[in-house]
Amino acid sequence: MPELPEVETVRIGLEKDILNRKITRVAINRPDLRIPFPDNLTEILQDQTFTLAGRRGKYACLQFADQTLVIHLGMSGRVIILAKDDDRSANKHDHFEMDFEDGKRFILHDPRRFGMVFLTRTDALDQHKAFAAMGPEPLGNNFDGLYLYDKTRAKKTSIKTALLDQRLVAGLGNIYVCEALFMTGVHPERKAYSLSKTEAESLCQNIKKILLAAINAGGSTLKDYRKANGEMGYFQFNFSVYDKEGSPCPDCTCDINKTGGVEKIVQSGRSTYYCSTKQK
DNA sequence: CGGTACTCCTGAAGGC
DNA sequence: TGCCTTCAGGAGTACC
Repeated sequence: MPELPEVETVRIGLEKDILNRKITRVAINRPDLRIPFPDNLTEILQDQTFTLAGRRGKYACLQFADQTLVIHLGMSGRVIILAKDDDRSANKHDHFEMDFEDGKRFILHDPRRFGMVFLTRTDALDQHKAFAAMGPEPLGNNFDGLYLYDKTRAKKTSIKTALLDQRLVAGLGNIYVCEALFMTGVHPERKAYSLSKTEAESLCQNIKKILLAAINAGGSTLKDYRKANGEMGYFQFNFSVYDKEGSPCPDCTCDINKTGGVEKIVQSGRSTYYCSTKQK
């Protein structure tokens, strides 16, 4: 579920709802997700206060004292914030909870348990193995057409697979890679090194555009997320090709009666959706 | 080193 | 209805 826009929306929600309030209770309901919860996490967090909510790639980073609590949502992770008087019956996939002094409750809910939670000293965050080799933020100034062009010169893998590699650029997942390639008119099976300078520039701009649009869509959902059972991570974002096999693709000249609409293939074990008329 | 296949886990959806 | 198979938005590891 969560790619960069989803995690960014979660970050914004955490910033608004749990910063600068003392943690009054912590519950760890099972020993591990993808990896074990940190030793003594309950004791470490008790009575602490988060002072900054950051994000790096698909990781949300909550600073307290001289440490950072890092949360990755995996495929099925969700953050739920309950208001003081919200009710929620016990759920077997609520693995990690924190209560705050104003009565709010943070819940990490993750049925597939591909998510992870770890701690690191804040001043050593960038050296942590999750981040040490991570590529630039796609919305930052270090990610531009020239960077993408340079980095793909020696890549023999497909452009689709290359963009999913977090070492090339951080935070992109299957959905937004499919959408960005469609928007740019680049076929997902093209070798990464075959991108022209112009295509790299265009692809880079479209990645930024689509991520910002998705964050904005998440943001508008966020405004009333409390009504929706307090869950963050749902997005009303209109995909052009993702999960649209057989549908007509928007703003395309192709004739669906001839092409059969959006096509689906598998690359590196992941589904890719595209239009072979628009994407060359 | 680069690239691919496999793996963790549960739940939803579709076929029969 | 129910049983079975397939697939899912991630990413670390093993192996060529």
